[in-house]
Amino acid sequence: MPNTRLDAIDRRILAALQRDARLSNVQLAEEVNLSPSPCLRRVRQLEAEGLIRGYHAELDRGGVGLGLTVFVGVKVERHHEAEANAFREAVVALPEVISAHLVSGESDFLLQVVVADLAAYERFLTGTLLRLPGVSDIRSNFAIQSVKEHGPLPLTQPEDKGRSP
Amino acid sequence: MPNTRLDAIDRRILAALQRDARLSNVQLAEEVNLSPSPCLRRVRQLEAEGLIRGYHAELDRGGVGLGLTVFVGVKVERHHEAEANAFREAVVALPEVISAHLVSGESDFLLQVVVADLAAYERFLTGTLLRLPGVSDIRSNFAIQSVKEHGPLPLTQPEDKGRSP
DNA sequence: TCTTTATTGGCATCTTCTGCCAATTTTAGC
DNA sequence: GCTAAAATTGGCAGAAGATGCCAATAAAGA
Repeated sequence: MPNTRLDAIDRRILAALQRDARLSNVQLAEEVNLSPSPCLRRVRQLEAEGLIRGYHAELDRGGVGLGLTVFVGVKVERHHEAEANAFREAVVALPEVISAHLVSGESDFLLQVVVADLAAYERFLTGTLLRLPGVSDIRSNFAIQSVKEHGPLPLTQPEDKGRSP
Repeated sequence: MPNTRLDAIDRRILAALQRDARLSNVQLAEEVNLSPSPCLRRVRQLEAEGLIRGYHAELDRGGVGLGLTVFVGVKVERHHEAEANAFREAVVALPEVISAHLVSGESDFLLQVVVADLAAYERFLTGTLLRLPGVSDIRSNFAIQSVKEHGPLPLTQPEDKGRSP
């Protein structure tokens, strides 16, 4: 039930939690100009509605030994719808794949793969990815530099509603 | 100073916070088999070391009116190093671009762009992206379906150290 | 304008956070 | 294997935050 349309306060709550998910409810309430009670109620509602899907720590990839990010374009043999489904399910289960989308264009799927180094990627590619059902072509694009990561979703202007004294 | 190597407990802390950044310290401590004090100290240290880069709420894109995700491959005119830098900086400032990487392969940069719909993308493309410095070629791949999103980074086995009774 | 409904703010209680210290465990050297 | 030094842990106490409830306020509708 995607009912409620968001008001300015909801948007500011979402923006704040997107920036820092560990804000205390008191801080958050202050930031959106509300007292703690209704603020918490709104957060709970946003969670219940599914607008907030979760809260996650962002880790330093290099720091946890995952120095190599690869964007992988995959073509699957169409014609067999079943195989595309099998591919999807297989991909979801692979821990090295942190995101996967069905896309238009050259490739059918675009995966973001995270591994320790080139050797690990080679193992992943030949040992896992190439063996998935229906895979017909793979194009690997290595991330050389990260220009922007984890950018916040651009919520439409959580503009402060002016208030006259 | 990227000094400390992570032990099993640190990895479990990271894994837990990656899954749910709003765990209370008490819950987290319980999950990693530690009392709250040392647990909190480890979290603080991981933050200070930069291993934890932040905590973010994951929002439902459709729910906040951002129904279209596009992966955009961009070629920039090499030769002019300065222009590549200008492009990088411009891209960081664009709210529609939630991630950007310098990559090997066909394109020079791979951007992930989030907008409301096709009309908004058209505006973004012609009004913004095509006008950036040094851009020579753009390839847009539209996300048709999200197979996997926000997958956790695969931390090396936070395996429970067996304990005999 | 008068109802009816939804939302807010404050309060009381319970839980959690967080700094400090002694006790325990781990590490290093011999 | 044993001792000394260093690091880590667990518990405690005061401070801060979370959360359910209710009356008051604001918004919507008739």
